[in-house]
Amino acid sequence: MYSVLAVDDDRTCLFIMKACLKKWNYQVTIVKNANEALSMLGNKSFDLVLTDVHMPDMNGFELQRCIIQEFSLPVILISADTRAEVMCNGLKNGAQRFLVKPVMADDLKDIWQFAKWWKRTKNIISAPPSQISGSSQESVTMVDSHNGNYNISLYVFFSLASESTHLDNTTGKNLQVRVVIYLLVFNTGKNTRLVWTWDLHSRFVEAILLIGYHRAVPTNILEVMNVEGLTRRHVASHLQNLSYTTNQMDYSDQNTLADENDNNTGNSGAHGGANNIMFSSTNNVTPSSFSHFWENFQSKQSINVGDKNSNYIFYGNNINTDQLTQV
DNA sequence: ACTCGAATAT
DNA sequence: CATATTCGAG
Repeated sequence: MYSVLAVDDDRTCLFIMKACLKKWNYQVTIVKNANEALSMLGNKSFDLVLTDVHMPDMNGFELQRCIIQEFSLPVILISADTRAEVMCNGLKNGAQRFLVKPVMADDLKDIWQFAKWWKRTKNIISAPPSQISGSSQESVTMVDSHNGNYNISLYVFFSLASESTHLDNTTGKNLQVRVVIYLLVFNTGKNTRLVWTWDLHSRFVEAILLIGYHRAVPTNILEVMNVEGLTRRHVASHLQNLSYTTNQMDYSDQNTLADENDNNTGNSGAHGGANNIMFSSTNNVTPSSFSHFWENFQSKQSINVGDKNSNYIFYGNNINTDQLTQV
């Protein structure tokens, strides 16, 4: 059982958070300000800390720095403040995640993974994250393995990072490497299907942020992503998956709104609804990508995707319409 | 080249 | 059944 410390000066938020965490069997301790948090950390051991960003006695960022440096624990920040600087600042300082209030129970279900990951890697020296346009891809290997009926082709790029060790053939030394799975293709016999791995999706999001929305068309994104084997068509489909123009805020299932003429094929919105990758359960949303999209949503800006100007609205599994209209 | 949405695979 | 990816078309 993972032990979590939750910090928030807002009593209501704190109790909601506690209830949500208990739902997923976390052992929860709650405190209402940063000083209490620090003394609590001093006499009890925790796996993870959830903290609000804005508090009276000390702000969440300072607390975060303290926790990471002195107690070496992973921190998840929580705030209603969705300004990009705020979110990015938290991340830059080492927060594992930035959750936007109101926090839903589902948001907290898998946070144990951060605690687990933290324990595994905190003793390993980590290299700076690879740059999207950088030359961190030092070698490419291809692995074929059989998994049931599937023929899985893995194109694996090694980059200096912190996940596991890899024997370097040329020097005979063990290097610290992270295996980044960019291209994972399932060969089912009838056709091949690309899997949007977390790494590939991250690279996709980073590419869009780097290019800027006005130029974020499939061809450009593909070029910046620079992943061998990825096609323009893959990117186009994923981009389409990312945003869906609709006035129907509650369009959350590609099947439910199938109209009568749809002959029950049940997919009037294959690229919309729950398939929306910004909030999909299979593709993690990076806080920076979230903040950009959120900002655009808030200001009702027009995002130029492709050759059309449309108001893109984001919704999906982990967000409800109350959350969208509240701000 | 782009996007939509039907078709198809998981 | 719900969701994810491909693909034919405009």
